Amino acid sequence: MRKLIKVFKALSDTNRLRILKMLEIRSLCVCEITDVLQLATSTVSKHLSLLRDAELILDSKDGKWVNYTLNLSGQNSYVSSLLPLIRKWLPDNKVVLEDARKVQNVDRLHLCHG
Amino acid sequence: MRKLIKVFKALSDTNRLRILKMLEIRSLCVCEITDVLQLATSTVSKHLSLLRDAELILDSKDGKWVNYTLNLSGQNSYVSSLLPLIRKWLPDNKVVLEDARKVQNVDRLHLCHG
DNA sequence: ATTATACTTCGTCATGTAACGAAATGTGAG
DNA sequence: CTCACATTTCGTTACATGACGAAGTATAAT
Repeated sequence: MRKLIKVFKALSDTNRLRILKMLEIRSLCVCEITDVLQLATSTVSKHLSLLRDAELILDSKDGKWVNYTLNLSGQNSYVSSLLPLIRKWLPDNKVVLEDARKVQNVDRLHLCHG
Repeated sequence: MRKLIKVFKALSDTNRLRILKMLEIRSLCVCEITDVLQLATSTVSKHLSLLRDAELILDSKDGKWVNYTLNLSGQNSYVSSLLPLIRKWLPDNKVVLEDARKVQNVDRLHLCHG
């Protein structure tokens, strides 16, 4: 039960849902997500670690960056069932659409070094 | 987005999940649920109003009792997708199984008047 | 009407959560 | 090695949540 509740808790936050919807487009590093959400880096990092704990996302190091992706591995059956639903949901949400637009234009090199 | 988060928040609690799993068996009144969960009546009532707000359950008066049932009406698409998943989940969970056993033996007349 | 029962609402307390900035960690570049 | 940058962890603060008992509301029984 704990494992399931951990997943639902992770999904119970606007910013974390926004992150998941962004990751539907492509994998992103922390600074890119931070730029879109306009939150403190530490706050975004916390959200990501919560999503990772729930096994909704996976992380992988890429030089000094950490890439986050949706966990489509099938390791967690709750996640395997829920991510496809979430992908279908909120297609017309203004915030989600605007985030998607920003994700298209975000470039970690310009972002973080600029 | 708010509506979806309200559903996920409602699902993010052990006692509320237990209530949903109990309601998969049959509709129940507050005193029956209270007896199974062993919580204060006011606490159970609060959980139920949260689940109702999220449209996961429906209530209907029956004399001095209030019956709660799963919302299988299809009014809320999030709920329509999630309730079937939850029904499949936690089939072997000890707490859920024990709750189910109690639900079989609970009788509101003996319970509340006794 | 009065009492009892089922439930809800209110006030309170303890705990959990989201936010931030500062400090710590890890990695690549010079 | 030292510096810059990306990210995480820590400490703090404000607010949300879950628990309870007491008080309030509604309905049935007497």
